[in-house]
Amino acid sequence: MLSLHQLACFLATYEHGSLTAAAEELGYSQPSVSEQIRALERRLDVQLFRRVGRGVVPTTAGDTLRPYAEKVLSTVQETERAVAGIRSLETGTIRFGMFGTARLYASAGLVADVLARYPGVRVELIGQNSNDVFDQLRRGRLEAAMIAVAGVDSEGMAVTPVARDELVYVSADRDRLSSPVTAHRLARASLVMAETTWRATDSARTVLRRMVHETGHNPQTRIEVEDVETAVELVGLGLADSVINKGAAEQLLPRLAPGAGWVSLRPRQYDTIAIVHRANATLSPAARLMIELATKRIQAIAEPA
Amino acid sequence: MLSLHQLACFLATYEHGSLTAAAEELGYSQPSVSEQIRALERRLDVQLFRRVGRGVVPTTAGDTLRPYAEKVLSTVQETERAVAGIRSLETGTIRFGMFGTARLYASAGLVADVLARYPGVRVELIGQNSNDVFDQLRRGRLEAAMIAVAGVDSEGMAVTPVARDELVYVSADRDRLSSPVTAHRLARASLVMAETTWRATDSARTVLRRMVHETGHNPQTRIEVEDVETAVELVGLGLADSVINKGAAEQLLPRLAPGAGWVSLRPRQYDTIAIVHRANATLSPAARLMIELATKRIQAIAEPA
DNA sequence: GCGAGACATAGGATCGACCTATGCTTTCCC
DNA sequence: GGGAAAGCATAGGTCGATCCTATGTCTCGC
Repeated sequence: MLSLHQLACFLATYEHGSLTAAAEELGYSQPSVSEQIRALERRLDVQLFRRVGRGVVPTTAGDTLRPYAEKVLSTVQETERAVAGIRSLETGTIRFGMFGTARLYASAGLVADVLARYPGVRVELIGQNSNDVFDQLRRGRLEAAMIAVAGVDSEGMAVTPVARDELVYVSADRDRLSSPVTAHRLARASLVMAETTWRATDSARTVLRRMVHETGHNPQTRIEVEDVETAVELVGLGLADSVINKGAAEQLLPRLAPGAGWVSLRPRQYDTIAIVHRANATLSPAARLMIELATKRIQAIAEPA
Repeated sequence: MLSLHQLACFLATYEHGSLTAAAEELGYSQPSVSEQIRALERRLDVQLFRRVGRGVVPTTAGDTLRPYAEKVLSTVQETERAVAGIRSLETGTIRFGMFGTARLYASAGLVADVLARYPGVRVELIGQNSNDVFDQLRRGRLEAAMIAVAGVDSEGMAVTPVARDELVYVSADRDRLSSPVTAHRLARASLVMAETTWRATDSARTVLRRMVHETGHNPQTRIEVEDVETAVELVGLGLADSVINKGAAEQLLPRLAPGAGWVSLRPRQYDTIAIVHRANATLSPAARLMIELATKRIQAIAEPA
């Protein structure tokens, strides 16, 4: 393989017209540079310099090589600069997983925070659905994420709780909101549940199942939808009630279900919002930055864990 | 110094998402590739891959590096192709020295010959003045040249005669052309001499001096000009006579001095046209090509040496 | 012709690249 | 869950490339 060192020696020699001067510039001995040039000539199977009494003179091949060698070396420098930039977060892409209420609460503001600090970066918030986030975390494609979880043991994942988010009962029927909803009432309710809080995080699901089990019933939902927005709309239409995160209720009810309201459960139930990443992984500066900013954002809205 | 090998290992690993697969593709062992990647990471002070259970996954830094690494390697390939091209004379520049009558006789046709055989090359025929050609030869900037010379010993230069070119007396006065010009008549003539044949090659000068010396006179010229064309024009105007190469006379007289003619000297005198290059130098294919073609051209016009 | 300058060569020391063998972690499958 | 398989990391050793100093050889200038 052709080496960059050889090209550097070649260029120095070309510019000085002398092996000795090139060696001095590069901080090597004259025979070393001589050897590199010869190796390059052997590698390219062409003579680059004519050895003329005092000094060396480039051949036509040398003249031809020069601009290419310069381009290669400048591209290498460009490469190093680009990577140095990413190291200091001046450029490149930061990817962060964010799913569930966390996304609902903090996504836009979080991106704004990052861009305010590092105007050059590109930000990707991954979170189309929870399977996606977990899968990418597991495969290592995603370094860290902030999601709502049930417990703290997630098969090889390190889970760091940062906030808790109350689960509330939402309904278009004001009568049902007059007092906190107990497990008994929950078991008899006609519910629409969104994947967001139901399947995905396992958090709300576990919480609800526990509550309902205590009444001797099995948890059942009347309707299941993908996103919490749809669920809220259905609640607004009076087709069912639902259990969603309090933050989501505050955000979405006025907009999507103006007639509906919410009330706490009894006893109060909480989702856990946590930072998740592979256990025994050292996080990159970008990931640490995102964790710091996302935590701040979330705790400004939800109660700390 | 960052190495191309490291970049190649990086790219193979990136594409396969696996060190083992990359090693297989590159024909190395897995630990070797692993070491190269680690060296690259250390060199750039950034982590390029996350080691995740089965295989490796590029980090943001890895994603950033990839297009740059590709560019570097493709530039290197481009470099190698360019140099390979010059080696087989498909491209690049061929420089060849050519001065005096050789230039006058053969330049355009010689360029045509080269281009017919290698349409991609660029041709430079160096020969503004003789000092230039000799200087560039001596300094090694020019590999070889075809010029008119006096002898065969030119301080470190290898001289290979290829043809001889008669020197003739040119005049606008038909009376002076009725018989060959002897040394006596030459000594008494009013001459215009061009640098081309006078100072430069030392050939015509030596020849003439020898002839004139035999008469007891010193060689003297009435007019000295830079180029042979001007000398011929002056002859055409009847201001002086001249001694130039026969080939030049045949080419230039009809065009520049329609009324003038030429006659041989007595005894006939000859310039030597020769290939000149540094002694003990191995010539490049390009130079050998030029020598071959130029020799053919010259010998088609002048008598072989 | 002789000394200075510059490239080539020779020989030895050092460093890096590569390999094989093996250990450790993760994943997959029963 | 446990064992096999896959994949990366580590260890130790060999070999070649790189680099140095010392010296030879050629060219140039006085």
